Amino acid sequence: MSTVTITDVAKRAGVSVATISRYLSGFTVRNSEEIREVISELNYRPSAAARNLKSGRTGIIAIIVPDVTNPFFASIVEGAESAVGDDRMVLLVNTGAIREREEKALSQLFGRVDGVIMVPSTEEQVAPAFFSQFGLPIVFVDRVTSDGDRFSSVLAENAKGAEIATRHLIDLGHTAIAMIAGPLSSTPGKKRAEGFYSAMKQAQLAVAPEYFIESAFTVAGGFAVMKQLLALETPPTAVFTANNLMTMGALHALRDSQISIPEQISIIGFDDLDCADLISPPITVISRDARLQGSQAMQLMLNQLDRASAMQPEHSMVDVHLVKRGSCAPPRESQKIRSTKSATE
Amino acid sequence: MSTVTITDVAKRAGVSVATISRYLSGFTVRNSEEIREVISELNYRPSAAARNLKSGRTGIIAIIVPDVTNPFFASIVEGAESAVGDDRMVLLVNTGAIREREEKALSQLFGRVDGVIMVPSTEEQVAPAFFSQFGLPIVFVDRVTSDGDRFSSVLAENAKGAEIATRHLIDLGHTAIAMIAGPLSSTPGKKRAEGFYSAMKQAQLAVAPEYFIESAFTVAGGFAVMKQLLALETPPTAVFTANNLMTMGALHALRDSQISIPEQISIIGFDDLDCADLISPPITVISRDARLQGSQAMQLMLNQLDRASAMQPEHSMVDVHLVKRGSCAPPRESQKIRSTKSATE
DNA sequence: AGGTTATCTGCAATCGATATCAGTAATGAT
DNA sequence: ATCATTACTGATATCGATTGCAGATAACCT
Repeated sequence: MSTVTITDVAKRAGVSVATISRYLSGFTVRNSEEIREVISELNYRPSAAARNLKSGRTGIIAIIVPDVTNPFFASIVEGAESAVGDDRMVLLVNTGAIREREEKALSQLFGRVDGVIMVPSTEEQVAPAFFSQFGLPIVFVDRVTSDGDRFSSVLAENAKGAEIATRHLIDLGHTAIAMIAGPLSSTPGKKRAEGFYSAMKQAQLAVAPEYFIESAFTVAGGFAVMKQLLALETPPTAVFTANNLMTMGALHALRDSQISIPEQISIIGFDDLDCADLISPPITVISRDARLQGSQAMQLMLNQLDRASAMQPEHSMVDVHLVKRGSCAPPRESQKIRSTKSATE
Repeated sequence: MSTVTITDVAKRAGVSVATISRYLSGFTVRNSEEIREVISELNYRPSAAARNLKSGRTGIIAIIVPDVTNPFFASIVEGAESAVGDDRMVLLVNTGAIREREEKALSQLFGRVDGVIMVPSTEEQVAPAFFSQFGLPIVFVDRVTSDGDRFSSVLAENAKGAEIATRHLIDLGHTAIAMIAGPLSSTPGKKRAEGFYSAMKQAQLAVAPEYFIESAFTVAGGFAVMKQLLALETPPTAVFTANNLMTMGALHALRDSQISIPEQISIIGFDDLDCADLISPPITVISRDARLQGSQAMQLMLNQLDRASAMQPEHSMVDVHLVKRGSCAPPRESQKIRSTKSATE
């Protein structure tokens, strides 16, 4: 039984509980040697609950993500974990991108944690008022809510990344470029779409409505949209996918339809795939350091916790860069899918 | 300010704290309507710390994994998360497979959580005595410690899986089969090696010492060992890799050395890769349901928590199965790597 | 009406550790 | 020897919610 309390230790050591408490807090006490022995003898461990109650702090920081099995979110978690320090711990909540679980988590978390690092599913997910009343420090990662300015955040250069990706395709000579976009209700979904349109506009290229399709940030979403694009009368010669899962889905669709990359279609994705260079051809992507994003978020959190309580929110950005591999090539007449199709028909 | 206590609510509602407490616990109280209003008006939330102190329960279950960015562990976490229920939460601790962090986590966890689900890095990692004294329910996943029988566990059919994999290669006609093994100090590392040897013995095939190489369960480990195998005078015609990360590493090595699969070498891995069928050729693997493993672990934990305190440990196994894809083929004379090598020399 | 339940209420002790405060012993200064 | 200072120590209130106990009110029965 591990119901040993500080009182038991005090009794056994023949001193008062106050002395034991002081010993535990690092003060010099007279018979510290004996106390140490009694503690290990009884296998005493201070009750975290009691400490929490007195101090008002729990030493736990929560991180809320939509889906840990997405390598990208796993990296954020890992990054946050790595920066948390010695005297705090990380509590993970996986919401499955379900709104009600997100809200429930938040309310259950209150009082159990000192702060919350959150990767919201969508911008409207949780009522903004909720956050204002929350009373605990919050740091947003990768996405913000509507009144996001009032809280610290660590975002990625989403628009810039999408621009770079799109320009890369344009520079190769593509004009029939499609985007498999993520939900425009989420920060990265919106920003990446903006970057895409911006690059197209700069190149004075029009975006046909059927070349911009919004879907969920999932493998299934990417698969469905790519199938849809391939079914068009004139499919695009190049596709930009809005996140890693969608890229996977799109690749599955291409394999399924036996379209060869990059001969028949070029593809570039946002966010790296951990197997990107094992695929034939290796997939060209826009990459960024998700782990860094996580650790920066934790750093911002620790700043808020350790510095003065009333602090200006800080905003941080992580950079993105193009990783050229083998999935993008210039378009050629012979690679137009339509001609291929009519040839086989 | 969210320092609203039950006393504040009581004062404002004109009743005693006991009444508020009873209202919160679902008892019928006279003016429940007014209390409800006061609570939402003051935005009162009961202090978790105080509740923990009284009840001795925290409503938090910890899960300790070596590395969340490994999709396999991420799935376990996700599975556990999905089974935790409405009135408990999951606290994640990522140890990076570092022994001291593992022990520290365990001791810090005491008092903050009601139970621990653990995926130990190695069998010797944490002193067995430590667990016995721990005083909290523990469920081991995928690995056990030396005196593991005393605690509940959810293992996979490791030996069986390895046997199936090896037999698959043997059935195709391979005799020069190598294993890229994981640490024999870990349960899966050991069991999978046993399965490999068992299948080879049944087929009356000898295992040359240079065809069985132990390494870390990492991409780098798989890469290094595969390189080592390729450098042999007579490289194997087929290789069995002990986990997903090693498979990735081995594939990198093969690509790097421009060895074609399965023409020059067959490869089969333990644990699926999420991109296994995007790689050319798709990789044949032994697969199992990691998510299920996680949810079963949680179920065992909940059993221990909700049923009588003194309970027999339960042991559960998840099955494995062969997923045939394209990375294994019969050996042919022309595919011996040695001949290829000498031909190019 | 008087007595008996049934139902609700408030008081106060409690969970385990911390921190304030006053008190004691030892040391030093004069 | 007296007083001031230092260095610990113990008793106790406290954090915020829960709960056993006794008291109060209302409802019910004969």
